Amino acid sequence: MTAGGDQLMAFYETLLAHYGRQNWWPGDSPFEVMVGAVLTQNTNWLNVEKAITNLKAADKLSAWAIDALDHEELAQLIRPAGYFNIKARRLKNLITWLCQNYDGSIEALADLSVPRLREELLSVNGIGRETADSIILYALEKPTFVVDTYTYRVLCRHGCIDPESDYEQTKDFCESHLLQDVALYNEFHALIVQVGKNHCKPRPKCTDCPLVCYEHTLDL
DNA sequence: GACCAGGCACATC
DNA sequence: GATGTGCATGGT
Repeated sequence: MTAGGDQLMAFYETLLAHYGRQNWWPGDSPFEVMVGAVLTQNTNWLNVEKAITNLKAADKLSAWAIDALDHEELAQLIRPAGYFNIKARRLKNLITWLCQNYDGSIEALADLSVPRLREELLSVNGIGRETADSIILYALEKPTFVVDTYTYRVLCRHGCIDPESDYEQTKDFCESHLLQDVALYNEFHALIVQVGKNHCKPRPKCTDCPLVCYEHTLDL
């Protein structure tokens, strides 16, 4: 275990002691978690909940029900989550993939390996790395570390990762310094989001400032 | 009224 | 390959 690894576990212990268990991901079923993963892209979770409530109220929170909806109907139901046109398309792409390849059953994905799942999910237009990893970890409960803006920002500001690190490098750093454990990955990501929301706000770039602060020149 | 939120794909250089 | 931009609602 390297110093970086020790530091990472120390962060985890500190955050867990301070915030307690986060009980992620909020959702009544793996399918709901998967839908939420798409709807929460660059969006406050409160708005996602409204959209999910709409889907439930309309009795459309299932693969085949969403598959049967046309674009306009789906877009209106998920409207509160923002970006509703593009998210309706992305959700449709994901559901179509699930229906065509796995009979609309998220349970059918359980037998696939994490690398295979990742590869397949990433092949769906609209499913990027974070969304794919969120689905694998939180809906399918398989070990893959979810990296998001907060993860990058928090680890960057604490000098754990190079500011030039991309998604995969950040993910590799976390996974290589932590035991491969679904519960740990689950809780850690949720805790990072919590501390990020409260203490790691984005900072503006100030490239023209004569007192150039390196951190401020980065889009953290 | 400005800023931000649990990203992603695509156009352009 | 890096950088910029569109997508949109709702809370603070």
